Amino acid sequence: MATLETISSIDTSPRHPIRLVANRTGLTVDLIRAWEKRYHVVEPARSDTKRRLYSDYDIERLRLIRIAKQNGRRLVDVAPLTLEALRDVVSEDSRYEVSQDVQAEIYRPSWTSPLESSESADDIDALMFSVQTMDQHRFDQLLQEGLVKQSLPAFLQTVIGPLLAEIGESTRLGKMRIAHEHMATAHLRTFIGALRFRETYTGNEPKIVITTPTGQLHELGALMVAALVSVDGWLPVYLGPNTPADEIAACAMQSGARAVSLSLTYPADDPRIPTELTRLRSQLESRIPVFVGGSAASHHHELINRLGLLSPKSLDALRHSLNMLRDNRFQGIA
Amino acid sequence: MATLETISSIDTSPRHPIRLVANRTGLTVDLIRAWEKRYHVVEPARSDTKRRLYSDYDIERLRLIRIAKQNGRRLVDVAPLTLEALRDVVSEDSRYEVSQDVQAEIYRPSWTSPLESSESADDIDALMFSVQTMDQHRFDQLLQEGLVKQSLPAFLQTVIGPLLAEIGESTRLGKMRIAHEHMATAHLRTFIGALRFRETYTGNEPKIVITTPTGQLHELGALMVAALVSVDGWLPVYLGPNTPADEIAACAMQSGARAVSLSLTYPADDPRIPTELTRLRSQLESRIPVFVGGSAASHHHELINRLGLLSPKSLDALRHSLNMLRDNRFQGIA
DNA sequence: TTTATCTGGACAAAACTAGGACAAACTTGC
DNA sequence: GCAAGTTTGTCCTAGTTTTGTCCAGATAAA
Repeated sequence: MATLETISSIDTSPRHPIRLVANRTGLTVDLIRAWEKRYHVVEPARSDTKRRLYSDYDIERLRLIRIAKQNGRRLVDVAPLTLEALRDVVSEDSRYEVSQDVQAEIYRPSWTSPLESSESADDIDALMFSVQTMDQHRFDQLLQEGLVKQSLPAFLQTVIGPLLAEIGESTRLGKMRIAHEHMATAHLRTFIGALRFRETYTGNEPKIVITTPTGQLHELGALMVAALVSVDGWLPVYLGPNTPADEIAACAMQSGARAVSLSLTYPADDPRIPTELTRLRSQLESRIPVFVGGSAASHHHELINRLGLLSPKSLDALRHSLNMLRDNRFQGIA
Repeated sequence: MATLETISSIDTSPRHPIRLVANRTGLTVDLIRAWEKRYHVVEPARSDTKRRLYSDYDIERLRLIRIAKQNGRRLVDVAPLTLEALRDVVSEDSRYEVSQDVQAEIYRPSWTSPLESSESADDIDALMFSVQTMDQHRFDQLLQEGLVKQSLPAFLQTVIGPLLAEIGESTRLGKMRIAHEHMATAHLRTFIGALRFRETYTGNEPKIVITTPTGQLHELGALMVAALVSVDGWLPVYLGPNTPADEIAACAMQSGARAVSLSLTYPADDPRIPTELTRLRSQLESRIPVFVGGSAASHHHELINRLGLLSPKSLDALRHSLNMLRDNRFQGIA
């Protein structure tokens, strides 16, 4: 029954030395060996001179085990799991790891920045510094490292979200030049855009149209949603920013999408928003839910309710609703 | 069209003494010899008196092997790889990328000649079709395949450029929905944005600020330039679209850029363009050339000449000028 | 003549391996 | 709540492999 294995087509040929594995996973060389000694977490092949040689498969397992550990799992429990089982464990944890602190959270712009663990705060400081010094290389490096340290959803919520908020704030207060903001935004656009291609698609994922309505030029929130939902087995049909309602509806129709997600950030009170949202809702089959998020969504609370649109409180809530919808257990918003 | 060929190829003629190779790669002379002795990392040609003579190709390989080593690779593993394979390895490592596609069979050196125009036309048709059917997967696949078939500069000029033009035209004529255009643009934004990370950086590349001025919201042209110049050993400081002149100047200053490149597309006759260009030129040190390209550049011919800006006729001409500038042989536009 | 490069070999630093020790953090049992 | 046990990250030693540097004597170039 090799079919199941084939789905995760990760290379199992042994070729990477231990140092490279340490670099990629963020673990120390000592630790990788210790794990092998104690729990046979990975049993790498050996070169003719007994050097360990790891495969891509091994690396991915180690990376996931690291994340699982960070989420509080014990090594004994996760060590024997296959890659697929590990993915499940990590993906499940990622739904709770962030939301724990959400209760302690008072009003924050809708899906921007929930958790602020000290470690993430350090990461964000480092990122901000690299922006201010225009050190693009460091910026990318930090983003990659951050992604290694946690699961994608957690990373988006603890690092990218707060980072965006802080960049916006700093620029508004004049602590940072517009040029810095532009550079960071352009980089993040590329980085987040590439995230969803990390996932593997089978071709029968339900589709979701993701965009921002006319007048809303900031696309990073929408792009984050695209990356996020691809983790949960959706295929995002991403349209970029500033899409007219008619087009959104037509696209949803043509692609056979099961849902639509819009992001509202700036300007918060654009007069076109009510028109566009109304238009969209009326042109779209009623069985297709429309999610509205972003920091400016709260400005249109009334309207959203009246039209029967859905406005999840957080990225987590959105994921939850979409999971329900995907599994045909959707009743309305959580 | 052989012009493109000449610029993008890597010279394999042996001519550089070992000292120069050491300087360019950052390796010591002894080390280069030791590598040759032990692993035949490079087997340079010899002069009639047995002096080693290295080609540009050799130098590039050594440079990449040095980086691969830094990433934790063992010399035994990387020594026998071709330049292309090395590029893949290095770019994979530096991005911690999980390689999804195993198409390593079809090696093509990056200086392969561009495709016959008929073949590119077929590619573009296929791409257009995938856009119209909203088949994102196929779209990405075709882009990826197109890139394998030719060098990056050739790909940008024979596929991406014409594709953008055709998408714009089709939308304008109503043959295609705005939603289709949006989807394609969003995808291309991610795709082209990621291209420049295929290149590897040593940290001493000259920098070039790339953006579009205030009012110019289309960024794909600028992004293509960023990907293009990174091939030739420049480090693009990419600021995204719509950057005020003051900010461009400040950014060039802070980053110590050697050049600035602007892209003008739409609207072609925006009244802010003259103001912005004038402002930029006056705030920027005169030793920093400003290149202006894009389909709308010709509308401002007068102005560009008056301000002493440079407007290369093609992407090739831009590359040529930048190569000159990089090697301190710059006299003006070709 | 002086400087740069060549070959071949020697040597030392760095990295890896195996096995074990140790302390901090966490569990379990009382 | 405390003591005893377990888990886990880090460090140490000693032996091996890999890798970087240096040297000596010879030859070529400046």
